[in-house]
Amino acid sequence: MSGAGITIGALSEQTGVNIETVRYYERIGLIPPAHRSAGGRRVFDTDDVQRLSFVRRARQLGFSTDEIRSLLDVAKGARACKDAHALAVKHRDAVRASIRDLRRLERTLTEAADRCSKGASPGCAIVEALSH
Amino acid sequence: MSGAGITIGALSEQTGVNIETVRYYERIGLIPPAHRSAGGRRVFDTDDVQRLSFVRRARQLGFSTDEIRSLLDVAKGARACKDAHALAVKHRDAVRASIRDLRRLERTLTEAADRCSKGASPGCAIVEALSH
DNA sequence: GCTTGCTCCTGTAGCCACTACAGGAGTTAA
DNA sequence: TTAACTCCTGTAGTGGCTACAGGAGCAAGC
Repeated sequence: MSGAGITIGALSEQTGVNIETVRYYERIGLIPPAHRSAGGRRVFDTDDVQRLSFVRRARQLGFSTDEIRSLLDVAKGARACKDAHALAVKHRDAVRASIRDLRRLERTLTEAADRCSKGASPGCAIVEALSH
Repeated sequence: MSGAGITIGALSEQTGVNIETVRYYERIGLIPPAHRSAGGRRVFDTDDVQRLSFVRRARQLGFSTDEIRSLLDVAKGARACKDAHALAVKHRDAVRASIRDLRRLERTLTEAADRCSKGASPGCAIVEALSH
């Protein structure tokens, strides 16, 4: 038997989530406490694989663990889809803001680096830029 | 007297760096240990204002504290401008990579949110996207 | 049955760059 | 003198992991 007895190592391989991270997610309640074998080891099933994959993809999209908790609630029907939509839009707006900030940063860094590489100014152009 | 005796509070206001952060920077050696008054309080001067402003601008550009240490070395001539240039370019490339990642993220989030708001699918489009 | 080597367990501490206290002491204006 | 304010040190918390230490379960080979 035990057709669906998945060890934490196998779960980690299947989902791409680090073993320590799996235990961490359990500790903070992002995934439910795993069932245990007679020897006290965690035993997972395919549902656990699904859920952990969900969590991983959400993390890759940059959602915080708290946000993922809400998304999981939506997934299991305990919360309205509207909430997931609001989260996604809010997060997307934050991402857009980050992109704007980083673009400005990139310009500033490029300008400083270009002036420096041209060796025009007497001091260091990057240090100059930071000293104002 | 004490024409240049700046308290930590005044320094914080002039540079926009939090008081606790100033003490933190001193603790990790990003700024040198401040001089002390008879009563044991930190006393800063205009050089300290300059240096802390430098640190702040570098942080705003996303340099790590270790990188800022190197930039400060360049600023005081203990290290070549070439090193600052290398740091700036390396950091700019990291920023560019971040922007690329965030753009992809933004597309994914927008797509999921748009499908959701249209209310076309039976379940939640965002949850669907995360469940694959 | 025993050993070897692998995986797993718990608990704790570290990472980065701060931020937020608690509990006490110096300083300044009324 | 007193009240209000600023500052001091030391410690702990944040998020999202990651990395041990020191021990125990478990499978395969001899």
